[in-house]
Amino acid sequence: MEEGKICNKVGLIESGLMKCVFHKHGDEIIFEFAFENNFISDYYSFVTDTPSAKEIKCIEDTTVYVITKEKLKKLGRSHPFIEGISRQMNEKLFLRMHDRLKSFLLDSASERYMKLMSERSDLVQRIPQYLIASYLNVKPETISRIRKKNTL
Amino acid sequence: MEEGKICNKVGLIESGLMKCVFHKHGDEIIFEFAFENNFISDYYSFVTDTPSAKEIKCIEDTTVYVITKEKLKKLGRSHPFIEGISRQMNEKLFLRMHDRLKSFLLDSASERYMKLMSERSDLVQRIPQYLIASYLNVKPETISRIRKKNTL
DNA sequence: GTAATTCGTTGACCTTGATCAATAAAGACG
DNA sequence: CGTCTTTATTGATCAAGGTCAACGAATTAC
Repeated sequence: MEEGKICNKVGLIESGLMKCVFHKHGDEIIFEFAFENNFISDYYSFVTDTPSAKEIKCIEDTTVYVITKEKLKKLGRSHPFIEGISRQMNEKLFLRMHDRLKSFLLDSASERYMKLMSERSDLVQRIPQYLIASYLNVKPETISRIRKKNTL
Repeated sequence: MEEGKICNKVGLIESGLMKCVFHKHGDEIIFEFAFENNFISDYYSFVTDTPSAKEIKCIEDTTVYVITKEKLKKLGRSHPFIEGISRQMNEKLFLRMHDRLKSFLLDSASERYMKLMSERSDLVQRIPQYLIASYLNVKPETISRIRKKNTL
């Protein structure tokens, strides 16, 4: 998935790890991570049919099954349970975005990091710190300092 | 709607203006505003059946039609179009939250304010500045200074 | 093995926006 | 009208986190 194109696909990750990023000046800002058994897409572009502001890339070697919007719709007609899955997916997406927004509204950098550590330690284990930093919208140096403070 | 209770209602605002807020220390942090023809709820609590972290209050005198989750479900069974409305509502909610999150990830305080001015000038007209400030997650003094800079 | 990347840590300094306090404006109400 | 209250502005100072640069540690390349 490239920036500027309309996203008309959804991927289901079989194995590996992907990131979905914005660009700001030259840098990548992580919008989200996705790994095994997660769906990946620019759902915003998918829904609105507007050009994507994001890019989707692999962090590890990854196997993804991709389906287009059209095919998904067709499939939905013959297999109604697909509808349910997609509604569920939306809901999960909503909840995750909500938590993230809430954390930006209410928490400091170090609180955000601590919460991520406790709630998504799987991610923190697996992903380099500078990407975690980007996800929390802070600089790698800041994460480093937070870690230092909290182990002394 | 009070903090700590499970939100099992949705309101449709006929007239007036409401706010949905988090609490941080003693202060209110605006999660969202809603006015005429908008739905208002703590959709997070509604979906997850967990106690709400938010409170919903009036800013102006307001008339709201409220329906419970149960009644809504029943109604959904007899009037299938209700399902469609609710899906549409979710989608709108998702898009708005996405834009807001994106703005926190990519924009400075003053960029957030400028965008709000241009994209939701209706709100900015109608709502006192200190509430706008809270919505943008900055202090009223900061808004004041942004305004000053941009009119000189 | 050593060189070359890449990622993480540390320090010195800078910028953005917060905090605190004092006015000034604008509404509400007798 | 003047008083009381709420909101907005301004200035002085502070703190969180960013920036830049140096250095280490770990990984890969040769």
